[in-house]
Amino acid sequence: MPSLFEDKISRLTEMTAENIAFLLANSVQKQFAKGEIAAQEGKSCTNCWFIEEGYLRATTTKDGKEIHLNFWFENTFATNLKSMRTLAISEFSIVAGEKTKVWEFEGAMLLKLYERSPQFESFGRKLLEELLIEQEEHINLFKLTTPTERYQYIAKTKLQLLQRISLTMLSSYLGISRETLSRIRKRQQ
Amino acid sequence: MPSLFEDKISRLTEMTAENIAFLLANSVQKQFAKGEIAAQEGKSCTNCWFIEEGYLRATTTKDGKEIHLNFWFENTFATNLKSMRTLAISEFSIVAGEKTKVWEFEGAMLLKLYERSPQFESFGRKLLEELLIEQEEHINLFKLTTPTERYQYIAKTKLQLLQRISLTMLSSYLGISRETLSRIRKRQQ
DNA sequence: TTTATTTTGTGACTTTTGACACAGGTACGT
DNA sequence: ACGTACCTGTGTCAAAAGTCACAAAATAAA
Repeated sequence: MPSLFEDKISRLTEMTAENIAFLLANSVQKQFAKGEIAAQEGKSCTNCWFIEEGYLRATTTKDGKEIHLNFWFENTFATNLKSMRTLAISEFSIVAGEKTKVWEFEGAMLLKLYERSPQFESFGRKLLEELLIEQEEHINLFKLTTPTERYQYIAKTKLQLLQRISLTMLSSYLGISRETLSRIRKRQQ
Repeated sequence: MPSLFEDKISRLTEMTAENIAFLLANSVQKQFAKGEIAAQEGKSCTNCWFIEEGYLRATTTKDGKEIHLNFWFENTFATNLKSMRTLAISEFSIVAGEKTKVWEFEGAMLLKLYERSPQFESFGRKLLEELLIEQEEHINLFKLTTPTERYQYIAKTKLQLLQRISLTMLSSYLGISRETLSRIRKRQQ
């Protein structure tokens, strides 16, 4: 039975079986317990993870409060692109939100793959395109919508966030206080 | 004298003179007058622009107010990635903010280039990496900072925005009302 | 330069959100 | 099942931001 990982790669771009096998051979399967830290704020983060099961969250602290910058669920790639590409220290930690099964690989390994075959370059490019399009949609939320509309958008298009993320974590991701999100949610019913 | 365009490409990735010439040959130099519309909201936008001089702004309307989603200055690439890659109709217009000189090329042409040489794939990938890292920084502003801190961050790291963008346009880009930004700016002096 | 247009500053007021505190609920490990 | 820790709902109040209106200033156009 092929993993989600293989499936994702094949869907994203054409890649020879040999290249896929090579990528798998250079990745390791890992499992994080709920709350386990995959990458620590303040250290450089050179790994990428493909998530087979569970989810990872990107989190940091501002004025004593925990803020969430991102969530990655099944069938997506989690990474700190800035840290990986510039070796800058990471401004957030990456933590498992549930028991989480991943394929882990090194950013440096990815760079080698890029040199090995144009198919990998193409894979990387398409992946980045997907991520950027999604990020742009997310960022427009903050410019175009009120907190209430932001909640409604999430409820309509990102149900997973409502179903699997605590209200407290979600509120910081939407740039709202926990109490305000709680009241918004109540009004919607 | 080489254009900024050639220079940008060379800095981003290794590319043969032949490939650069090919890219240039498939681009056209254009000039937009201030206020001229490069791409219209509601239509699909399949072009990319490299900006030699001036700037482009991404703008739309919400509740009768003009909101700015992005600004692109000299030496950067402007595009509506979502529209270009999925042929979706654009949710914003792209307008020249000053007299603006660009190199214009088709997204479809870019896809052909990707097939022509892995150097172009690599170029596209690196460009996307840059854009995504910058977007992530921008988006974190909305989760981690107050309007005042947002203004301070822009003042410190994106001086161009203060110097070349009107307060009205900037305020919508930062998700603040014009009046509030005016008051924040006054307090800083 | 003069006029017209656009942009910005500011006061008064309203609305929204945040902060704090605490009670009730839920989930988790032992 | 039990206790513990964490999460959520809610009341009260304070702070921040939004809205409206209009004057002043800056830009652009004639």
